[in-house]
Amino acid sequence: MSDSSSTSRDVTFLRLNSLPMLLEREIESMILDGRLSVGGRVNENQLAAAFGVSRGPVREALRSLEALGLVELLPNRGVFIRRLEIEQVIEVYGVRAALFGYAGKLLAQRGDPVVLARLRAMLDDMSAAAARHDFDRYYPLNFEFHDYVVASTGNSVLAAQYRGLVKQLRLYRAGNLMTGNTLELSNEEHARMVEAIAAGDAEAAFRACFDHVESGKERLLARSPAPASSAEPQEKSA
Amino acid sequence: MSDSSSTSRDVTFLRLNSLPMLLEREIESMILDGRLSVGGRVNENQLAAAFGVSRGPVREALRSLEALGLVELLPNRGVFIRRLEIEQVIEVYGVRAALFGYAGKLLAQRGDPVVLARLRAMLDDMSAAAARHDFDRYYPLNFEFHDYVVASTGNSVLAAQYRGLVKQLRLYRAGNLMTGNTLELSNEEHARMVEAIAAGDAEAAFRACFDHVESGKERLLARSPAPASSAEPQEKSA
DNA sequence: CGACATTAAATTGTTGACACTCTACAATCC
DNA sequence: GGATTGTAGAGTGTCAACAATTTAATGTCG
Repeated sequence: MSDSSSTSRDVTFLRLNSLPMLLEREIESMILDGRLSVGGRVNENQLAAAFGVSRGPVREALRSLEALGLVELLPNRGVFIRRLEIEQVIEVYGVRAALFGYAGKLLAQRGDPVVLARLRAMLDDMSAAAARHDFDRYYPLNFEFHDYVVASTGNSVLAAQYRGLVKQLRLYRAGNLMTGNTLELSNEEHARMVEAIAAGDAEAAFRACFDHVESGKERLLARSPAPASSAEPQEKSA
Repeated sequence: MSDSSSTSRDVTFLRLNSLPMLLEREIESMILDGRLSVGGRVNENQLAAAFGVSRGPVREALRSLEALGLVELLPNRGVFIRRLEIEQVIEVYGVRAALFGYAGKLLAQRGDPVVLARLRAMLDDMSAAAARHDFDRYYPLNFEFHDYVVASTGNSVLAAQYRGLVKQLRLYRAGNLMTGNTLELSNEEHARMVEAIAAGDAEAAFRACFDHVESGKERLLARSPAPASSAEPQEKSA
């Protein structure tokens, strides 16, 4: 069998992409992009028709997304895009802080100069964007910075858990945006993190990383309404 | 409306138990009990026949279990009970330590006397079992103790993540057992944890809880073979 | 005898159809 | 008129059959 043919490419493609997996990723991005509105209901028939497949694979994809905490399955009622209430956001932020702090600790203990150089480069980019109050540039850099911290620890479980939590946080009404000088404040915390990691001070790195996420939570809470007590997912249409 | 009828119970039962959810829980316990051997392959037809249902609901249940990290789905090849290699066990232990440390920190900060009393009671029970070297009694108490720590923080996300990791750890050949005086050593660490929580010392509580899990990892590594480099799931039959 | 191609069996992937449940609207009764 | 009951529609739950792929077995050639 000649493996250099286009068939080989298709095979490797299919090895990582079964139909339900593809649908899972596509629906996930539809949720994260806001194309499926939070709290709204998902229609299996519609979704299947839109992708040109039957309902079976769609249902499997939705089961995966349920386990990831992105949708909610109510028997005989349907699938709802999960809505995070402020109380749950607080819980997620706490766990995220614990994981991020652990990541900082690991990096400080390892002291990999390559990782450190990369972190400093990213920090410089963010500083430049922060100085210009260029939020549109800062935001993706900030995201990339955090993701690199957890990814470069080499602990794939840690990275996976962290990423899952970040995804869930987007289910809280889209207003996770920074305003005013929070941009600079945030970046000063980044600097402290990198500093502690560079110094190989595991304790300080943990605290800097942990506190950074906690500060983010505080900034979010500061401009959020008081915690309500409603918890039921609501039936509003997409 | 009178909700006290027996119908009401059935309704609430069905609200939380669709067929795929029931299957998911059943298959999960089959895995954790060892009735489905780690590394083995799962046959959809067999499983569906055993439960007297069709393959659809079974496949949905397996998708959920994949997201929980209990099985592995290889397109066109089948479903395999996930096998954890020692490297992954180490990673999971690390994350578990971070979460457990965070739980201890939260409990110390809260300082709930009811929780504290419960912890002390459990600690006493474990001490008694440890003194008698009664492992069969100690093991479930130990499990319950840890679970209560994360559950009583009130952070449901934290508890869910922690429990997921504990489940995954059972996918490493069943030898998570304690031997010799590790029982007493372990319980001394429990005492330190409770002490720090009682003192309201968040820092010390974090360290005690974190170190306790790390110690568990060390105890496990001490009697494990050297890390191999094979990672592929193997095809062994159930 | 071993390696390779071929064929058959077993298993997964996907579909369309049917049964059941829930929701919304209309008709009926008090 | 308001509440209740009945009924049609929409949508989910489950299944059995068919298609596609992989795996095992068989036969063939060097």
